Amino acid sequence: MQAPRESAPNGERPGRTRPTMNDVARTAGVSLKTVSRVVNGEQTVNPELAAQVQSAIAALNYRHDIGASTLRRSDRRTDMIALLLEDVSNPFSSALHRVIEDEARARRLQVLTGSVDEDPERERELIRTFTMRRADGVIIAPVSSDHSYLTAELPPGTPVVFVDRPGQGFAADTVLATNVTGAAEATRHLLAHGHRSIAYLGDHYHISTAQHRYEGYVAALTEAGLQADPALVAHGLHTTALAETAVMSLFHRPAPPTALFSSQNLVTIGAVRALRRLGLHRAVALIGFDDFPLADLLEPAVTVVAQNPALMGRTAAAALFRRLDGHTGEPGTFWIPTDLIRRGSGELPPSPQLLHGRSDRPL
Amino acid sequence: MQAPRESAPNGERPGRTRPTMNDVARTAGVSLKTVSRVVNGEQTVNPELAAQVQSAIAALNYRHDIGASTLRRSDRRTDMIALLLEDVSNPFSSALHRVIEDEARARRLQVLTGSVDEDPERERELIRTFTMRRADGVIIAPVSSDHSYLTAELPPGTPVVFVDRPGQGFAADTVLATNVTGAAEATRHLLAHGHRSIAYLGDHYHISTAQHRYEGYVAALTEAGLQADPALVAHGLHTTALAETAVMSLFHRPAPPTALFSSQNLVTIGAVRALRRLGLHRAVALIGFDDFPLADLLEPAVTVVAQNPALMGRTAAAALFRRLDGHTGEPGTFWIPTDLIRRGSGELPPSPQLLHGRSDRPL
DNA sequence: GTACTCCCAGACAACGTTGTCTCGGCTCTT
DNA sequence: AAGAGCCGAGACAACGTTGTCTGGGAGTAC
Repeated sequence: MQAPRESAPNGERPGRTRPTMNDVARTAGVSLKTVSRVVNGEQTVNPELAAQVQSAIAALNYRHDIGASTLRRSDRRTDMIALLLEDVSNPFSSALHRVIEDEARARRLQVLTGSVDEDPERERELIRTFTMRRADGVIIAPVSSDHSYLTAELPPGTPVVFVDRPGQGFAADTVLATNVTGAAEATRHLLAHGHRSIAYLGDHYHISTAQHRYEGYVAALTEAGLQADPALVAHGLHTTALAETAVMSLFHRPAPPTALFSSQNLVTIGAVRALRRLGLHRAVALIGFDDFPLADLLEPAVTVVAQNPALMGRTAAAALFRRLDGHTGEPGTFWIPTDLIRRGSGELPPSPQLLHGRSDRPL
Repeated sequence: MQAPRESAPNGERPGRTRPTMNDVARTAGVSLKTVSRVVNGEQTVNPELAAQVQSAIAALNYRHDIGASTLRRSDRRTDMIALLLEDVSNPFSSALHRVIEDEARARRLQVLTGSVDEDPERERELIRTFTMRRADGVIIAPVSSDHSYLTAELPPGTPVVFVDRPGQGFAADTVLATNVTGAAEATRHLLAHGHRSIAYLGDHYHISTAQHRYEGYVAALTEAGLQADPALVAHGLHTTALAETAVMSLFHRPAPPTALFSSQNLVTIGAVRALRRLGLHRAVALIGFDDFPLADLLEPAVTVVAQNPALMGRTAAAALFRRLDGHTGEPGTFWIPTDLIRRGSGELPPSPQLLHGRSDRPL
């Protein structure tokens, strides 16, 4: 009474391959093209035929093949966008990722992500891969210092958006945090609390965000009639461990600072660790650039210059989508404001103990 | 109303569309098929011709079209794998993501990710999208309670790996943390420090990991001749805020617990916040399931049952790749051990203050 | 010198889909 | 009643690539 389930479910076809529009057309008794019209939601199909097609689709469990469709379409859209991030597992990157995923989903776009790890070579590799997969557009948190290669690498007209850091040598919409202003505000905040000896702890100087945050720091000091003391400035701290040792050594030399400004997440955390080890976490003021989870639960809670990754991501997505929709105006820069969140560590006054020149082992 | 805005600026072919193998063939003076052979690294091409092809590729800046290639190849591989995660921006998920990205990169596979957000409907949608894009295989951190739909949704033979939680109704390799054992170990640890009144704080009970961790908790209590007190058990805490209020109310009733076991990250953090607000963070012992960044910098530092997302990810990737390589053995389950990390909060003794029945407002 | 083998390169078709064109039938108009 | 206009549906080709097959030249053995 029942047909055997195992032997070649539908007639002639060898059952191994998945059904195509042709199979659907045959089952529904219509032409291939009519199936295509139904699948693409064209309104010019007789409802009765459309219903036949729909039930054939259901019966055969047909799935549209986006790859084949893309190949044939005249606009060649893949409905995939590429997203190059520093590292998908780092909180800032993954916050961006999530927001962009959500925006993309609303437009039925798939996001292709890749981690770049501060390696310009990897940035180029990923761009190449994504080009071979014909991504419709690209959002890049750049690490390379020269993006002129994009001109050759991307098909002309491919929308590009830089986020977090500016690209160089390639004109594109750019979404940036107000790094200079935010860093200056943090430094001014420390100055306002009486600090005159403020250390700067930063990532590699060649990273533009680090550079801009340093600029803000210097600018605020200059406003106050001070100069950046080279002994209190450390660049190149790209891991927690490096930051930690840098801070340790700051306090093992004469005239240690009374406050720290750190230009990045990992650095801030390294600074916290070091201050803990030194027993100075309630004595030395600290402001970090970029917020991080649990900053409010540390003791003292860490004052930060918070970025707004959600807004950055939404803005970047919007800029990309506008281009995908045909906008061809001049590329612009979108500044996303930062926000100084006072939590305690940035409001500590200068420690008398440190001010009175106890230069040797403070522990 | 308005005339077409742009009259196609390029009348002739070259310029707008990107070069194809045909263009390369013409430039190099060889056949299309020879270009294909060179691009695919086949060794049967005369080196001289191959060199001509290579320089034509360079001259035209040719990029292989992976989509077209996939369509034509007999194995139909897209070299893309799908990864369904709870939320790409959550630390556990993004740690998995990163590891799997790295493993995939080594095999030149692209990872397609999507966030599921505890929504079974979204899980199905994503599976459907990834199928339409012909992903070669799928790694799923499942939320749905019934995966029998995968049988119809995925082409037969598509490798699937479940990670973090088991799938149901679909046989596939599965990578799980030792949830029961880990939770039991944590509970035993609290018992060993003298606690007899240990609260359980968990996510929705329908989530299998939550369920297993609860089982472990109950099992350890039973071993010690105790019973889980329903008044000390809270399920359904899926946000930090919910966890926080649950803990607050625990301590605003008679006979509060002297220790807390929380079954998940966000819950642990909510518990920390609540204990802080109550001023009980040095009085009530706490162990959380799943490690989180900065747990060691809180005061007291938080004892956790650490999972090993890196190993889980690598194991899942390896299982998937083995199937992609043709392995067809019975699906297996891979258990990834957890690790109790003693940091302080889990080693606090029962607080005499709480033991002596100060049942009213403890603040 | 012939016959056989081997191997490289090209011709051709096909993957699953959509753009274009055509055709037949219907409606509308006078 | 007949021509114009419209519209829905099918035939066909093509997107960029690779699998298969064929042809011809070089190499080898007799």
